[in-house]
Amino acid sequence: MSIESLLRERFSRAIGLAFGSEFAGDPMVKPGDPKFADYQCNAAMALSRQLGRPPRDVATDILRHASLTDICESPQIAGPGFINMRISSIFLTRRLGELLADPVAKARAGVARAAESTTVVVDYAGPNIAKEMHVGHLRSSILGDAIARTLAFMGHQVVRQNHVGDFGTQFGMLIRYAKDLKLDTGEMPRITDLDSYYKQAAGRDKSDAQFSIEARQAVVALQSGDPEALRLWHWIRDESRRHCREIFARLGITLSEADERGESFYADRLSGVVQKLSEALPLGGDGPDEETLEIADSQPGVTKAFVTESQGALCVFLPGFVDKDKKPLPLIIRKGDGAYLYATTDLAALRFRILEDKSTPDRTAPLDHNWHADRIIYTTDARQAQHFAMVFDAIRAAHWDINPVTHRPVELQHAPFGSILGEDGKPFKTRSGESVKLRELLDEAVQRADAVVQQKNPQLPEAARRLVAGAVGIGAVKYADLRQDRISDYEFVWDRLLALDGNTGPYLQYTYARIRSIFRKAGEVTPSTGEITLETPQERDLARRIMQFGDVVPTVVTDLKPHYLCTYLYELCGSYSAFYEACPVLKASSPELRQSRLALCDLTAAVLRVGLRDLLGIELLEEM
RNA sequence: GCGCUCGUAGCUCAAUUGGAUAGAGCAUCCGCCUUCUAAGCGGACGGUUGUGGGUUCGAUUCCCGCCGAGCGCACCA
Repeated sequence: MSIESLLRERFSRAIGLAFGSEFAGDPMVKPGDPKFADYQCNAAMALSRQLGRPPRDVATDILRHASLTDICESPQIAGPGFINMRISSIFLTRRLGELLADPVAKARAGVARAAESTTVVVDYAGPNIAKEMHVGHLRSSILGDAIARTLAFMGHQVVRQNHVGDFGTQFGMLIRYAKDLKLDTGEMPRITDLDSYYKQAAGRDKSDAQFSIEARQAVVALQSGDPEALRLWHWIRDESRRHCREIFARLGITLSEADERGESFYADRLSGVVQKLSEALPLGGDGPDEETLEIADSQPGVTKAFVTESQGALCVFLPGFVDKDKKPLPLIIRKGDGAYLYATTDLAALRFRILEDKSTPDRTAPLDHNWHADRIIYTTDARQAQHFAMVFDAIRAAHWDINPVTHRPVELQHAPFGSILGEDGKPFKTRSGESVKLRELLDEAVQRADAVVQQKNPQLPEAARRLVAGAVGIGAVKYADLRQDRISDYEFVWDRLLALDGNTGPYLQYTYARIRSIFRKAGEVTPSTGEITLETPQERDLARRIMQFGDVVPTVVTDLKPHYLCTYLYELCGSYSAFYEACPVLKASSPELRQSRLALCDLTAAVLRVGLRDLLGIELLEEM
């Protein structure tokens, strides 16, 4: 158990003894400002209102009933009622010793498994087929993967899902355009060719009304199993998958083809889903009926979910959603021409993930086990927030969000993120206004990193340099994305993200490389025994920081915010660097001290292995 | 127009969810390499948290009004 949760437990007990168990639930304990405390308990202020007593009195009473002597010496009451604690060195060194001596705990760097293991679906990446992956896919892939990795590490059963766009409207344009091109589908296409076909098709679709109509007809043909359309679809899809595999591998994204269930996977479920939804929700009559949809200004929108046909399309109307004229906004589940669209597919995917089991016919990829998800997370662009809000509400209205095993509502979460902008603050594009291809972006990252490595460490042999450049370049791109709160846009500026100082990927990798260098010189000893002593403020600060790791990791998955972890790792590396400057390790004044400091290095490395490599998916380097 | 998200140091960002004197990096200035990787460390400078109210022991955080930015709002995803 972490120090923080241990303290929380102690305070809960103390509050129960002092004021009764009804006040004892989850008292606030958090790491304090180092100026005042290692940890502080702020429960007294909250309780003072409930008890009608001055907060400092409450704090005094809490302390009178608390048993903390083994953890900290003389806790202090400060300000309005903060209880400040300095963890005793004896306790801190004992905890570090325990971590060091237990190989399992050390490999996890002190991170406990979640009390309850749940099944979590993480839906991320989701590129469109027939297009090269571009910056638009970067954040979803990187953030989603970090979230999936962290959930898995916490002991949850994670189902990664790559919901590729392979059966929608845009595909009709390609099928229609292919007719004009007379493509040879005998040999494998190249992704770059497909990408340009796509652009040309999209251009035609805009300018040529007849083409546009035929493209939409092609979607219907594809979705109803037309063999010619399917043949072309396979031809394009195979190459697109190869391309995605390549990009994911370079980025260290843990998605495999087994995780791929795109729009096409749900194709034969769509009519059934629409049917079932119409049964699950009340029907809104047999016509669009402008009058029933006309809403008084005082209470815009509908009061209750229902399904109805409106202007030829089959729609779900939901409370709380209105358009720009304050009229009810529909969630369209079948278009006027009979084709289905992304809302339908998302509904089908949710049903699949929550309700279906392996007895359900599944011609594409038979399931090896039932999912029955407890939680489903979508990592997509913030612009889709309203779409997911509607889809989730529709699922809830139909009562499809109840897990069939636990009978509890499934936690449906959209983890939205902002856009990647150029230095001018406008969406990141090439000079000619096209979206930046991921392949080229990663090439440039590695190339720029290579130049920096060459300058910083000229004596590094070429093979090693290339390895370092790859890890630094890719790591810098990933870290730049992860370090910032996902909700905000961020500017993609090469010099900023490949900067070697500050909160950047290279800085963290550098810290790890310095630790590894010490161990190489020490002869790769593993300091599993011996006393740890915390002589200097730097050693103490580092020790304290290491012990906080286990409390940080869970917050990443409750809020779906990997930047919490980045901030922590950056601060850990700061503490380590200060320690490194102030405390000679190999030339320590005594063998015991040397051993103790080696142990601190070892534990720091353990945290970086878990945090940087396992959870954020950024490569570590032995030297750089 | 309605809705969502946001506004913090010259610049790029944090702030453990209502906690103490709002923290980092860059930039500027001053120090530290014949000692484990200086891609580093220590220090200085820099703030009316867009703005005006409200809630309370306490507000960057919650509520309301303005100002400004981005995004979304019927058959694209």
